[in-house]
Amino acid sequence: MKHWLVKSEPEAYSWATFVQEDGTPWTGVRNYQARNNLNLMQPGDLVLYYHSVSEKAVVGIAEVAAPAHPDATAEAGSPWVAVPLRPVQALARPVSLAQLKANTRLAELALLRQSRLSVLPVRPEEFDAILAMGAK
DNA sequence: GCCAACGTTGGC
DNA sequence: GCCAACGTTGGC
Repeated sequence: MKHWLVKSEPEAYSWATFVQEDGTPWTGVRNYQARNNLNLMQPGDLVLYYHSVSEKAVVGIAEVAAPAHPDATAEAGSPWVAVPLRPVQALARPVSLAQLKANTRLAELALLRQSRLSVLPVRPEEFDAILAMGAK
């Protein structure tokens, strides 16, 4: 199983909305590297849900519900894909960007190295470390 | 509000 | 194919 992180501005599409809707197809990605990561997702993979810009914190865990399919919000025939995600659970405590940066075990975290990419891989040990930071 | 990073576009 | 201009993202 692989691990990932997706970003969303809470003002655009928040974790609360995501939970309320019991998941959503992750549409709107228009960057090739991010799209490649979407294509690598497999059902059951776990995905950290990160609130960018206003909050800058990991707030929950989602799960890949189905493999990538063409993004219905893109033009027909375009290369863009969407991946159905569903909520698993909120973190007991959000883990802030500052906390991530302060953890030496997360020095290689893709989010910190490539801050503009919206769909990123997370190593298993990084995933575990972040979950531990978000536990009560 | 500013700016760095970085991707895309278009002129040459 | 190069590179300047420009747009977007996201942290500060």
